[in-house]
Amino acid sequence: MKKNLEEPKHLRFAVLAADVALMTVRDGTLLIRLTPVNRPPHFPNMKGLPGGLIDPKETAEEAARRLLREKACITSPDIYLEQLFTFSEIDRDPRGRVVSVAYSALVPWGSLSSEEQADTNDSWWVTPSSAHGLAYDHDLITATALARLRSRARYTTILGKLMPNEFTLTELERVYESILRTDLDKRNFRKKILKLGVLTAQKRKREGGAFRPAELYRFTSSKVTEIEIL
Amino acid sequence: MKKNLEEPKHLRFAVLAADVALMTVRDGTLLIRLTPVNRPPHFPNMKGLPGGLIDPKETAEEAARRLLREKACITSPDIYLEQLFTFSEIDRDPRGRVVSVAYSALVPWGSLSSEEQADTNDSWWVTPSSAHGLAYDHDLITATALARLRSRARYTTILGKLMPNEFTLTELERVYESILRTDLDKRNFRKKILKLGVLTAQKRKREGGAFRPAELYRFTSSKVTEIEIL
DNA sequence: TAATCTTAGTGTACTATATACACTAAGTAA
DNA sequence: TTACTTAGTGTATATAGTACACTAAGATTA
Repeated sequence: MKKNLEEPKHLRFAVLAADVALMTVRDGTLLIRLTPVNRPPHFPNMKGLPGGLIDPKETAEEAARRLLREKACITSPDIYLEQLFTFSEIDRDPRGRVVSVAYSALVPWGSLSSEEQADTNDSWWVTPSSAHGLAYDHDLITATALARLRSRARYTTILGKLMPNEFTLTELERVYESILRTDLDKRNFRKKILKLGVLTAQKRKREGGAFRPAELYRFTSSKVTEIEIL
Repeated sequence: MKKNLEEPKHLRFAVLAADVALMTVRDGTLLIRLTPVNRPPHFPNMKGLPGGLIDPKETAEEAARRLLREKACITSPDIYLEQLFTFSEIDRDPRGRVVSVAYSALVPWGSLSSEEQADTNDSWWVTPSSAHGLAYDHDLITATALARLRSRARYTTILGKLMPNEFTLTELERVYESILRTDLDKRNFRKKILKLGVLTAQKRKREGGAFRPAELYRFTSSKVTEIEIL
């Protein structure tokens, strides 16, 4: 029943890659970061997720963080990363056997520098509906990341990772509405989210608005917890 | 900002492995399948999850299925597999860089052959509390698989994958109770699970019992769906 | 400074779901 | 036929979800 494991090792290796679906929300709109992919003959002048090969001396997550820096021009060090899925289809890269460990990454728009917010030739933000026709299997990775985000939004506090340190309840509600693609009742949303006990009210109020200032809140814990939200 | 990708490919590879946490429930007790690991000097005469290297011509999932056959003596072809996590710690295998794609696998005890149910020197069943001190990072993989199973039991129909084709409501309740480690109210459990509409009553009843026969049910769909259960 | 503009913030009545709880029904075995 | 064991059911109460509309607060401008 047991098979001899001492087959030639050179037959048993793979090139390992990491790909990252970096997402943020700007003005209630979900955005994904894309970069150019130019790999003729299969992927000439195309777009894709920031990704690349994993180095022998780094973990997959370390590679994902490095690739966010190198490919997505994201220099902020504390991006929230979650391992998504490992894609190992034999032909997913036509140039050879490349297995990709995919990550989703979430960052509050407001905590990005102006360089990180900017669209350049090296990387830019698009809405998910514009993120089709990507190189490799990046359409699939994108769809997986979106589905996972929407699923986890229902029973975890993951959307806190899309919020700045301090935010108003209306801002939080807008993010939930944009991810879940639904309209929420303002009063019921507030009752529910406050009853969960995951938010702490701040002393300060949102300044600079043209109208009545709103109370500011923050997530009490930086951990994503499994409380049912919606 | 972009880095040259044309670094020597020979610097960028890893050996890819797959490991499987195969779980079942026998008499209301969760069991995990272990196999011997004998890899001196680091892992002499130890135990571990069924696992091994991925071949160049197979996906990670195909490797997981093959390894269930070769290492865990599981010949049933339709074992439910779910990709769990990819472990890429640099030193997780002291012999070299081995990245492991871990899977959890669920199988109903009753659908196993007597050979698959049996404990042999090649593979055997243990309770999770006995599955400590495993080789490599298999303690971590085991803990991850258990946590994921318990989490998913709360908001999906995944425990259907631990049930035989036909089962009684009491049998289903026992499985929920053993996974969630809690006592459930018989009437409330029945109301809830029946209202979900995921079960279909069968004409037949459980035969051979010494007492009143129970109605048999089956899961209407073979898909694991995201309905909140408990 | 009063009027206007815009977003912030709140409560209640109703419906649906969750929970706690105990007896009768059906078959087997002696 | 009696005893045994598991199957199967209902109701009252508490909790949570839902639908819905007005007042409050500050900034702007006429």
